[in-house]
Amino acid sequence: MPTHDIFAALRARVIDALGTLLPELPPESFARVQVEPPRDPAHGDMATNAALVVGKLAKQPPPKLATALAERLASLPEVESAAPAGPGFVNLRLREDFLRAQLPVVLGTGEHYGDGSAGAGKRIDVEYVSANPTGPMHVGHCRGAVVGDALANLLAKAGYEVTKEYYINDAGAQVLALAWAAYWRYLQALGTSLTEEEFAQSVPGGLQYRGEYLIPVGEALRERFGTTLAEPGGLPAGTSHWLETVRDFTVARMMESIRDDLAALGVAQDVFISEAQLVREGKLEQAEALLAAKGLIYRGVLEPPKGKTPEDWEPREQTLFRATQFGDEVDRPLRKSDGSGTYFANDIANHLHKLERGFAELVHVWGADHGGYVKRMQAAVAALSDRRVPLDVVLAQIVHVVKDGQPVRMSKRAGTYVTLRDLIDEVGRDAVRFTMLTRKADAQMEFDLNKVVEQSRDNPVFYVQYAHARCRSVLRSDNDPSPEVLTAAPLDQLNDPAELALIRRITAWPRTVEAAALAREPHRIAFFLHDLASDFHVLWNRGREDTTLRFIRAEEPEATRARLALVAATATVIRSGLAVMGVTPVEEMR
RNA sequence: GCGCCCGUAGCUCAGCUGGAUAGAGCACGCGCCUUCUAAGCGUGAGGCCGCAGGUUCGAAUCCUGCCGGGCGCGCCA
Repeated sequence: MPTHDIFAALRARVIDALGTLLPELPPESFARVQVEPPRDPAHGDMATNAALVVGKLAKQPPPKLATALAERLASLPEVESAAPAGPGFVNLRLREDFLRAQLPVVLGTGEHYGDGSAGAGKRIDVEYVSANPTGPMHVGHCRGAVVGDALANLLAKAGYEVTKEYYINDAGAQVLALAWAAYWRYLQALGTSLTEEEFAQSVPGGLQYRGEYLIPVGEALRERFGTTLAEPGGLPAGTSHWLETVRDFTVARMMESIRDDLAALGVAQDVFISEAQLVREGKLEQAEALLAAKGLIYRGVLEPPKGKTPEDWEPREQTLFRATQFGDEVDRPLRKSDGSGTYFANDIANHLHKLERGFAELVHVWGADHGGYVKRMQAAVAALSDRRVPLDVVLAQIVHVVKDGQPVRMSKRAGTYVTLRDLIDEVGRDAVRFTMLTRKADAQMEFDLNKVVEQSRDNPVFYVQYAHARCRSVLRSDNDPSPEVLTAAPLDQLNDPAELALIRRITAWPRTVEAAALAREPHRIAFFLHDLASDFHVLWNRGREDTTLRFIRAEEPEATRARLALVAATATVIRSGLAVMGVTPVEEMR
């Protein structure tokens, strides 16, 4: 597929020119050459650092080389003018014809405009959400879900072959505690005479997960199993009679509810991997054996954590992984003192499973509270893959929900617990998704329930949707001309600075997609769309003061067609961007 | 105490993996908005990019050390 990225196209031109000017240099000396928009638009449409980065190799002062390069570039068909500038930049001003000629490309490509090849078809696994199946999803999970989903879409658009994955933590002590809690609700459904406190005393580690969401699970257990899991009178039976059954039943129910919540958010992962199943299949032992064969496992005693030694700390011999050989600070334990695997060990098994499925790159979206865990996981993946497969971790920071200027508490106690479903019901799925992407993932974020539904300029959701709705409104009022008709429009009618600014913004879409994908930063899409919407609104507003700039002018059918082409291209790019974010474009504001 | 993330306009945040004179929105000042496309528009002011060194043609960006905030810190997930 040919690139639609005009920056990449011009970069190729620059490198051609360099090759002619400096035939003695090998092509790889041009690797650091960049062609990008200058900060100051007064410098033109594009600037290249070519003379600066190859000046030393070429043994030429950059300004001199820049002059020679500019001379060559000036004669390109795409280029209006080229001039050396500053310490050795070459500024390029593109021909307006060339810029306008991108509009038919957009119209012909549709929402696939911006698709790129940076991923080169590489298989990449994006794991996100991965909430414990111990309760309904709450807003804390929501950001990771949206960021991960948008990132996966973004990587697909940039040319990766993407798998969206959910890792179910269904093997640890947490799901046993969940089983106990569900069992209590089951006993209640049977009409037990025990009080909650009496029952709690028989629960190892105490009764957790007391939220009401398990009541229906207790009912369902009674419907399914009758009284067979309890002693007469609704009294608890020995764990061998029910624990595994209740655990599996409850986890399945929780996962159903999580999938429903995710669906309401527009998230549907391709694969769900069960930790318990990996353990049953012996993945943990396989991973351990693999690492042992590489000489990366030993029995040893760790130093106590410096400064803040836990009360009960005592030296113990453990099975350790040589994480320090791969950039971690300390070696990490694989097995607890009772010989069972640590969470880390199970996660190594999970990653072995990923590697076995042949992914070239791995990405995780985690909550920021897992930040301390990144290095050891990267070390493990490096060890398992002999450093061939990179693992990128995107950390999603806390979201503070605010309503009417007051923080909405995230306490797990009933009543103040904001579920994902509550949030979606309150402001809508699209607003949730868009807003979650209006900050860099690793920055803390305030989610203002009032602002997100506000119809004003300072609500980016509204601002972008409004631009699309305006585009659609204009196109509808001219009977939705087809791309073919618009492509044939006399585009040289587009020469107002605001029109050209909008065209320039549109042409930056492919490089925005690529840069955002490589940086694993889906929020950049939201910012791009905001800028694009802004350029469009500016043009629209100009038509208020100067009626000759309106899109539809009965007395100027040719100009009208050209402007409709621009409007249609704008709408196309907005849709292309919203698709990455998983947000539905609207036809009109209601 | 150690590690990770963060520190940019009064506020909320961008800054395109090292580029030229650091940007946007809100708030603030000024001017516009009977009518056409106003769930507003235009314009102005606002900065020691936490501090101090270093790397180089060039640093908000990379390195080191401090200061400040968040998160984490053997047998939790």
